Amino acid sequence: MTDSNPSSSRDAEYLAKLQDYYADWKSIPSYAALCDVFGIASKSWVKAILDRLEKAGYVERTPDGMWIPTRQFFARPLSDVSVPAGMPVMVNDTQADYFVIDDMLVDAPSKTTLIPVKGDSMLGAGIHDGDVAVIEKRNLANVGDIVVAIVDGEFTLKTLDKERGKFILRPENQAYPVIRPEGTLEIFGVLIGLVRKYKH
Amino acid sequence: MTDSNPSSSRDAEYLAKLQDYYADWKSIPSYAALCDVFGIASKSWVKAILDRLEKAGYVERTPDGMWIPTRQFFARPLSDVSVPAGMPVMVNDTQADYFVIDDMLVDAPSKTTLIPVKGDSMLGAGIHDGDVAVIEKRNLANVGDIVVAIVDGEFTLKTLDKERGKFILRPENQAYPVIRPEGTLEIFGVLIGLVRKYKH
DNA sequence: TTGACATCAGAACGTTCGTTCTTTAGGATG
DNA sequence: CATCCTAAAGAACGAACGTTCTGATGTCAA
Repeated sequence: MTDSNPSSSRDAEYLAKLQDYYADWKSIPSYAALCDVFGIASKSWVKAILDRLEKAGYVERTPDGMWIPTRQFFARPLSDVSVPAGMPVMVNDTQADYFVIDDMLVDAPSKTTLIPVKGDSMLGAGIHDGDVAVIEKRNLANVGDIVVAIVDGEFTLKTLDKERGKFILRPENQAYPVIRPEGTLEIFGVLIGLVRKYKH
Repeated sequence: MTDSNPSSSRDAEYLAKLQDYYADWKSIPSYAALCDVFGIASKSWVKAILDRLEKAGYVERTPDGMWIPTRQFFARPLSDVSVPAGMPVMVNDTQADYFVIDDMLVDAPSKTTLIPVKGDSMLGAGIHDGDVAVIEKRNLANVGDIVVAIVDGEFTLKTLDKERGKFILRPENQAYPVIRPEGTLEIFGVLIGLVRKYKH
């Protein structure tokens, strides 16, 4: 077999069935259950198929040996996109499954929270009023990070900076003053993502 | 406690650990492996926890008995405490709502695609190089919409405008020229959302 | 002080799982 | 017409798995 062949011969069919099953159940079941899914009767052949799909990059395994889909598993053929030839940026790995955006932005779900942005003091960083900030909660940050800090018991989103050995909070808009906290600066979390919704 | 209580006492902790594990591996492993994840030593107690999380609506089971996450599993808190960028606002008691980012941004999954933004021609609209544009595919748009248009076989993201009865594409950056297409203007889709990821 | 309850640990057990090996059927090749 | 290759079937086996029971704590209220 040609090693890097994405899906030779009948495997494409099995991949499609697996994708459909996954869309329903968000998991890859046991070999025995996959026999039903694939419409075959032999576990060993199911394993052979999965091994080939792994080689082709559609699935992989956890350390526990459980099968999980890769990013490529969710990639859609762009045949349904009617576009002329010669596009600069490919639309290749777009529109994965239903949870990709969350996936993309969130590393540690339990520490992540969403906070709507009010005001325009971070306009220079492309953060607008009404945007939603994706915040990872932790109390340490580096200079240059955009952080949610607690100043006088109030939340505020600013760039963390250092001035003469002391931490300061810098807005990205000249109309606003730099905040120089007295005493300690309490950091609620760090900006790890931004989401904006356009209304129509 | 009260049966419909989303996560009583310590179960919230276990849910958090499970969410973090799932973010890494996209699967819920066996009870034995979950012992490590939860930091406990008893499979039976793991099962008890999962049973409670099922009752609370965070996980469910396939017909094969495999645990899978529900929609609620992916939801994250959206604070109603807006982060002020400008005048700080007091932190009242934070009654958090729950949100899935994809749900928020995507109305029609089959018509929606994600396209990375290249260049800074839309900087004035707060759209930076490297941002990901959420595009709803359709070939009609209104004046004022930000659209992905196909000009000379290339994708380009610009504001749709009208000038002397003809459609034009306006960049949001004075360093770039207005595009005045000859003949028809082909629209690929309309910008309905924007996603940005900050690297650390 | 007692008992209820929540939180876990540990063992026992039958079932299922993944893996490997052997065998079979049919089409292609030569 | 022999033989290779692909596409499976099927059996065999130890390890892993889910489930259920029984106990051991610790906490709190009565």
